[in-house]
Amino acid sequence: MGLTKSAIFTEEQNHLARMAKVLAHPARVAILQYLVKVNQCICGDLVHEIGLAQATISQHLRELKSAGIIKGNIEGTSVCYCIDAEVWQDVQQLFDGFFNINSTSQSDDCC
Amino acid sequence: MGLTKSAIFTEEQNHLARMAKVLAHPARVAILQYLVKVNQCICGDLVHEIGLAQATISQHLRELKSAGIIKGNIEGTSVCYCIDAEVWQDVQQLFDGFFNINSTSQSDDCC
DNA sequence: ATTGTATATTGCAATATTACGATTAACAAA
DNA sequence: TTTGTTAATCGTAATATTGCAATATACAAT
Repeated sequence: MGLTKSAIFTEEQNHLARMAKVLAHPARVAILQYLVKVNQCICGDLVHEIGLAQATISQHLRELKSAGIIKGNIEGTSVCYCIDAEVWQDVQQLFDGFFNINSTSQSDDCC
Repeated sequence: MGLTKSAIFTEEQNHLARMAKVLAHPARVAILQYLVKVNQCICGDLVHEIGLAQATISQHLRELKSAGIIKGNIEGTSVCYCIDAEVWQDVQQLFDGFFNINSTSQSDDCC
């Protein structure tokens, strides 16, 4: 096999897993942190900043874009990337909701 | 290639990515949600609840355990699993910190 | 000792991810 | 038009993940 059985899970579970997967690589975390810091940048900046090949950075940018968490505007010969603030907040709330489904008794002990 | 270059990233970036990877599968999300709800359970419960093979659930449990987010106590012939509340809170704060590194001007527009 | 229950591990096939060189495409400037 | 810059895409190799049947391990009960 080797193919996730999405059908047996809820929409919420699949969505959270999808967004977590976007954050599941340090390069994508680094890209997002840099974008938050500088507000906007082009692919070449990230190649410099992070130290991976241009093709690799471009691939990570595509994944971030396909998840909707960043946007890219064509600006002459370069592409200007920035965070999609609305999606960012949605994802933030998604994780926040997940971590705050505290059970009545938050016991630490098994059995 | 095909191997993440962890050395060029910060500890924080690697750690966040590692924790995100744990949440990057709906089965593991489902296991954690179930554990939070019922406080503790055994592997067989999850096989029933989720609908994946026993070997597959066991594998996901091992990943969750190796990340430290759950604990397993041997209880006779079965193993009782529960959330590690301390690690859970650490991970919660890790994500919270990541999503709250708001830049001064949270502009939505590129260039 | 044998049987049953519960879980971990092994081995394997299918698929996905990561990384990068090489190439392509789009545009700007000379 | 030619040259340079920027970024996307293609192709490929190395590695990782997912899922499960089969097997192994551990213990409880008969």
